[in-house]
Amino acid sequence: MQQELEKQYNPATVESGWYAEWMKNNIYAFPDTAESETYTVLMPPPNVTGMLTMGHVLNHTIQDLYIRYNRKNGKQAAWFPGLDHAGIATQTKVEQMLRAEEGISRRDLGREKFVERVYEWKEKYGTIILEQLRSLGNSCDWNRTLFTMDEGASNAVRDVFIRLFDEGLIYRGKRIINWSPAMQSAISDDEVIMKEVHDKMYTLKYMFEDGETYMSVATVRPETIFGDVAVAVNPRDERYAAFVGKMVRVPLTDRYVPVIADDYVETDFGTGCLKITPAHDPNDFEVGMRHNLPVLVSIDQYAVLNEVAGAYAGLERFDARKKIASDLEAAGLIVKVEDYLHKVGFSERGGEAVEPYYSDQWFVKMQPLAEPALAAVQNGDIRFYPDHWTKTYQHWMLNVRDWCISRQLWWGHRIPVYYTPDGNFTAARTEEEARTKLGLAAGIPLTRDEDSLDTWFSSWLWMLTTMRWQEDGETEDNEILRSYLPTDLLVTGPDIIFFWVARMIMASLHFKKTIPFKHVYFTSIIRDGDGRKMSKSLGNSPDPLFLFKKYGADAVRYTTLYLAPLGTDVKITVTDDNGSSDAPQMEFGRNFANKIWNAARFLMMKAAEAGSSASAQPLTKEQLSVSDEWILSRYHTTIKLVHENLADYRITEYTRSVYDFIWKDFCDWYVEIMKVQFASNGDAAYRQSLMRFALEIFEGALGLLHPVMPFITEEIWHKLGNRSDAESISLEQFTPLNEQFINQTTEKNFETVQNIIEQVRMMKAQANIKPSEKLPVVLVVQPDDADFYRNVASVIASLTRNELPEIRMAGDEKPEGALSSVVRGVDVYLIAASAIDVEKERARLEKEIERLMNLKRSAEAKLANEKFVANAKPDLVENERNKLNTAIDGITKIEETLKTLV
RNA sequence: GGGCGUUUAGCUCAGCUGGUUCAGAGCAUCUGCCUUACAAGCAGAGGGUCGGGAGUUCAAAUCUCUCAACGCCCA
Repeated sequence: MQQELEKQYNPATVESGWYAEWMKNNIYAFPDTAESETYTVLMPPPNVTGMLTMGHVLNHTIQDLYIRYNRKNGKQAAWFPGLDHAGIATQTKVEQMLRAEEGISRRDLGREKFVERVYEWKEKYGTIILEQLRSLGNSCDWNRTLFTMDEGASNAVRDVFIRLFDEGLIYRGKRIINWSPAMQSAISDDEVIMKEVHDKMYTLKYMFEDGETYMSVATVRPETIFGDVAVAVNPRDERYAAFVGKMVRVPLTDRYVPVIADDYVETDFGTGCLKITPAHDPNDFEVGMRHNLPVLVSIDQYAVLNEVAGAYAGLERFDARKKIASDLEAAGLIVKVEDYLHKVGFSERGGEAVEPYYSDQWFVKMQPLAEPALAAVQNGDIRFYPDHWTKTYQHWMLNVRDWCISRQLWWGHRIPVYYTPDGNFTAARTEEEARTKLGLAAGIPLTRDEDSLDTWFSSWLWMLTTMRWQEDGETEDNEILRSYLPTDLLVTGPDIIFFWVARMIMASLHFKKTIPFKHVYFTSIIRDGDGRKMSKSLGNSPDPLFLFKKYGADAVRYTTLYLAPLGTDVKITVTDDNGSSDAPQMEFGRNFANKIWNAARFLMMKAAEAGSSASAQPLTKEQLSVSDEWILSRYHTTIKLVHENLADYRITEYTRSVYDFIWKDFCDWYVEIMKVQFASNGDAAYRQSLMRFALEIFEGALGLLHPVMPFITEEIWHKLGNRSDAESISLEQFTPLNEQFINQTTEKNFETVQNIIEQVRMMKAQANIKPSEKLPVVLVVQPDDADFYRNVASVIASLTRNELPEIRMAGDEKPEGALSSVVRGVDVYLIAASAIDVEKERARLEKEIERLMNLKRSAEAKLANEKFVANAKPDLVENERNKLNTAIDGITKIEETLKTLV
C-alpha cells in the first residue's frame, strides 16, 4: 500500500495486464467433474467472420456478470465458449476476397481447394474475434473453445443427421425455398431481410375462350406469368362465382389455365383474382398442392427465364419484367398500372432480391420435436426473461413449419447421404456403411450428396457438442454432461428465438431427454441515436475496441448494462471522433471508474497516515459512531439489493444500487465523515481500526461491483491489500448478508442529518455567502435528541464548512439575524445578519410555507377520509398523522420567523 | 390483418407487490467553488399535467379499458 496512485485512472494498462494474469493462472478453467454446485453458461458462438459489435458487448457482459457473480457466490462457474463457422456468411466473405484479390471464383478452385482457403481464412480471422472477447474481460474457460466444424462437433452433427434420417424425421422433398441467385444456395428465413420497395402493380387481362371477356388479375411480378397454372378467387366472392371452372388464357401465351376457388384469396386485395404460380411463390405453392396443380418452373436458378417463357427465355428476371410489361401494354392486355409499396425479401449476404425457388431440399419434420419443446416452456421448466417472449415462442411452436436444412454451399457440414446410380439413397457415416444399409455389394459405386447443412443444424446441438457429446460418434454420456447439463443460463438476442433457442430445446429434449438450460435472458437490441438497429451494413455501430481504448472496457461494460433494461431496446447516441464512431455516453462509466479509483486513492493515503493496519482491531460496538452504523446499514442494504436484483435479472437496478452506494453513500458522505472522525481522534489504534472498518466496506463494495467491472476492482483490491498477483477478487466470496446491520431507525436519523446539512448548504448558497466563510449555526431540538445532535455536530460543521453548531432546546431563546429552516422538527439557524436580503428571505420562507401547506392539506384530506383511516395499513395512517404534525409545526415556526424578519 | 413491446425533465433512461417527502438519476443548462481522494470533481438551482381519455380504488406514473404515436415479430 506504499505507492501513491495517479490522480486519474488509466484503464489501458490495467486491463490488458490483468487479463494476461488471469490467463496465466488459468483461474477460469473448470474441471470435467464438478466439485461443487455448478453454474453453467453456454456462450452463443460468435461467427468467425465477426468483428465485435455493441451487441456482443451487451450479451457477453451479461454472461460474464452472471458467471462472475456465481463464482463469487461459491459455485463452480462454468462458461463454455466457442465459434460458429457461419456457413453462408463465411463462404460469401471468402468468395468476395478471392474475386477481389485473385479474380477467381470458388468453381475455379474446386471444392477441396476452396474449403482449404476458407480454413486459412478462418484461422486468420477466427482468432481476432476471440482476442476481442478477451479484451472485454470474458471469464470463460478458453481451453474448452469449440469450433462448430471441429472433428468432434462434426461427428455429432453427422450422427444426428443419420439418426433423424433413420427415425424418419429427416426427409428429402421438392419445396419452395428462399433462393439466393448470387450465392447459388438456399438461404434460411433469418438470412432474408424484408424491405419496403416501391414497385408497380399491373392489372392484367386473362382472356376467356371467347376472346372478348376477361378476368382482371393483379400482380407485381408479370415476369412469372409463364409459370401460371391457375387463376384463383375466393369461394365466397359472388362477383366471380360463375367463372369458377372456366378456362382463361395466360397473357402472351397460348396456354389456358382453370379458374379455381380457394380461401387463401382475399376478396378486397387487388381485383380479388389471383394468379397462381406454384413454382415461384410459396403461398401459391400451397394453393397448388391443395388443388393438385402442376408446378411449372419458368425461372431458373440464375434468376433467368427458361424455355417455358418462350421468346423471353434467357432474359434476367428484372429485364424480363420491363420487356414483358411493355409487350403486354402493346398487346392491350393491361387494364391499369399503379404504384405499389410492398415488402420484398433480400438476401442478407448477396444483397439481391431473394427468388422463391422450387427445388430438391432436405427437411426436418418439426411437429414431433416441437411438442415436448413447447411443453418445457409452458410448464415452467425453462423460463424466459422477459417472460413475454413465451407467447412468441408458443405461437411459433404451434405453427411450426418443417426446417429446410440443406444449403448448396461448400463451407459447412456435408450431408452424409449416399446415392446409388439408380437413385436409391440412405444416410450413413461412410460409403461402406451406406452399402450395408442399402444391401449392396462392395463394389457398387455410390455418390455423396453435394450439399451442406444449414449452420443452425450444428448450433442446435451446442449444449451437447461443447460438452463433447458423441465427439467420437459413439459416447452419449460423459462426466462433463453429468456435471454441467442442464446449463443455468443462456443469454441471446430475441431475433434468434426460433432459429436457435427453440431448436436447442428440441435437440436437447430429443437426444438427451433433458432441457438444455433453465433460464433464457433475451437481450435488448442496441440502436443508434436515430433509433436504427446498429449493424455493420449501416456502419452505425462504434467499434467496441475503440471505445475500450478511449473509456476502458470496464466503463463500456458498466455503461452498457446501466443503459440496457430487461425487455426494452436501448438507444446509444453515436457521434464522430476524428473519423471513428464514438459513444459519448460511455463517459458515465469512465467517470464512475475514476471516482472509485480516487476513493481508493484517498483510503490508501489515510491508511498510510494511520500507520500499519495489519494488526488493527475491529471497531468495538462502543466506538461505532452514528455515521459508522449508518454506512454499515447502507452496505448491507446494498448487498441485499444486489442479490435480489440479480436473482430477478433486474440488471440495471443492480448497476444502480452499487453506483448509488459507492458514489453517494460512501464517497459523498462517508468519506467526508471519515475525515472528521479521523481528525477529531488522534489515537493511533482508533485510526487503524477506523481504516480497517472503512476498507472492509470498500473492498466489499468492490466485490459487489466486480461482476460488471472486473478490471478496476481487481487492480484496486490488490493495491489496497498488498495481495499477490495469483490471488483474485473474482475468487473471493461476497461478504455474507447480515440483516442485523440493516437498521431503519439509524438510516432515518441519518437522513435527517443529511437534510439539515443540505438545508444549511442551500441557505448559504442562495444568500451568496462564500462557501469557505465559517458562520455560527444553531440547532433547536427536542431534549431527547440533544445527545444525538451533539454527536453529529462536528460532521454538520465540517460538511457545511461552518462553525460547530450550538444545540439549544425547544423553548430556548431563538437566535436573531439568522437564515432559518425547519427540518423534520429541527429548527436550523444560520447566523448571517449581514448577508440577509429581507425580501429574498421572505420569499423563500413563504415558498416553504406554501409547500408545507400542500403537505398539510393532503394529510388532512386523507385523515378526514373515514375509508382511508379504516382501510389503509395502520402505519400509513400513523405516517400521515406525523406528516400533518410536522407540517403544522413547520408552518407555525416559519410564520413566527417571518414576523421577526424586518 | 394477427401478436408483442414502448411512450415519465431538452436528451438517455429508473421507478418492483398501488400508499413511506414519489415524481427520480445521469447528461445537458445556469450559479458558486482549485474545501490536501477525485475539475472525469464538489456544492447549489431551474426544468415534467408521468402520451390523450375513461374506469376500478379511500388512494393510480403503477391496475383495467380505449384512442393515438412509434418500434419489432409473424402473415
